[in-house]
Amino acid sequence: MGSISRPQSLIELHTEQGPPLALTDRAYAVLKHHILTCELRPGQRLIEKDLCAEIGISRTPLREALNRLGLEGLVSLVPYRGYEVMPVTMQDIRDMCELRYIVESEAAARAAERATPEEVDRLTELAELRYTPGDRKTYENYLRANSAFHQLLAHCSHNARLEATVVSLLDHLQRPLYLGLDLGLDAEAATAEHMVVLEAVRNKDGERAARLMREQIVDAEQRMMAALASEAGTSLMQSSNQK
Amino acid sequence: MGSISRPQSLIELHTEQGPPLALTDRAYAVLKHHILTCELRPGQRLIEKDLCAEIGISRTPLREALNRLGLEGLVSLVPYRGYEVMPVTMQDIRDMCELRYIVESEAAARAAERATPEEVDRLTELAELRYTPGDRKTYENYLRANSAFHQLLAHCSHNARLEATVVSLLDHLQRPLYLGLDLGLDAEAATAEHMVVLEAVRNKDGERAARLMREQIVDAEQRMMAALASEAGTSLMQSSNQK
DNA sequence: CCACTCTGAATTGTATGAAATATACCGTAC
DNA sequence: GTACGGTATATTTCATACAATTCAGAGTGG
Repeated sequence: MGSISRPQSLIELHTEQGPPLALTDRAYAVLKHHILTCELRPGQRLIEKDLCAEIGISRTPLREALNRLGLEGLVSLVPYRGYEVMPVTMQDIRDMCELRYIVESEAAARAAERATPEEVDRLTELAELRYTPGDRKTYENYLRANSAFHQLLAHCSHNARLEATVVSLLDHLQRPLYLGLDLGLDAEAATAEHMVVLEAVRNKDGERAARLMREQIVDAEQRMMAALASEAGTSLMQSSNQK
Repeated sequence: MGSISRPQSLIELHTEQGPPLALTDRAYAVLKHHILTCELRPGQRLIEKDLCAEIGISRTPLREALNRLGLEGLVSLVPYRGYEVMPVTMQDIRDMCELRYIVESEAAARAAERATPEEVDRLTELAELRYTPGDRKTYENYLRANSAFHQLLAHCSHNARLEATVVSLLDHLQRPLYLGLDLGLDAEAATAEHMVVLEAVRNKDGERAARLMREQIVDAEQRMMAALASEAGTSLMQSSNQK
């Protein structure tokens, strides 16, 4: 089965081994990963020639990848002027959090009603998070594991569109988290939050799963906004244009 | 302000006059319009060379447009095998309706809380629909006008992400409607539905706007599913591969 | 009669060069 | 000193040539 062109989540991008057969796909995967992890910083100008050299491909497949990313809202693309990594604005983060509040809680409710026993088992495996404060490596593992849990939960809604919406949101929301932004992360608390939602799913209590999810997302949003507010002024949100 | 690369709704595609400066944008607009209106039928194979001749451009910008459409889920793209207009499946329609139920009702609630007086005026202008049964031309006008109202309502949520999600859904849901599918359309009933939602928005009653929206969407979904069920077997959903 | 391989045509994937456009810089006039 | 205009450069955009892959069908052997 050939690899179809669809958005790939950060999780998938990281799991994936062999180079996809089409160079466009590889360029898309590499760039998306770099953008979501802020290795390519928000606001950074992107030059075709440089990226080609870096990835080791020619301009045609690179441009096709950039077009996909443009449609996805990860790079801004102005004809005849060039590309830049889409800046992260406060307003956009607020919008994403509000949308997440709406769709992820409803996804949790559907998941509670529709998840198969196998899916519940898999959720249980992913629920536990570990994190050693101060260690960058485990921090990134934490972020990935947390996303993986929420993605699988969305998948359990058995609604592909709903899942895609949630996955896209989670991906985009990774960027502020990778910006050095240390909100007081607590692996045990996060694990506990996963556990109570999971319990509601096990009991097929959609109402409760949705309510818990809403509480947790409001919580997460407030922590993020607080951290951002304290960082305001420091040019985290939008780098100037250094290479 | 240069035209940025972002998804364009069917409404915009139709309103737009002058050819966009970038050929990629033009190809994207033309193809998307043809796909959403089912002038390019679901399942139809797409050949680069033919499309180039038809649009009058070369393969490079065309391929960039096809990549965007692939990411958007409007064409399926398998490396070295080609493109085809994404088929419309029952499951996908169900998923989209469910997601619409979730996001559009919440968008209506936010719109009730946040719409400006000017926006309410504009909504009022768009609320009324006209439709002469049996006339294809007015049928398509009806579809566009109805989408325009729902899009503006989503816009009034003042949440760009939420709006984008709704717009994308409305666009994708145009396809089954253009497939000849005549659900018992009633312009007066639809106008009445718009009016009651609009009244809730005027009164800033978010709860009520959301509830009305949910009722109307469930209604619309049932009408659509019924019409589809009666058409089942006739190859509406997925054309064979005639040009 | 079936299965298999090989060959050719059709189609997509990739690279590269030429044209179009925007931006920055410098000089000049006021 | 400032504003304006022109030129040079950098960058994107587009078209085309070439390479890689798939698919269909003929031919061959079992």
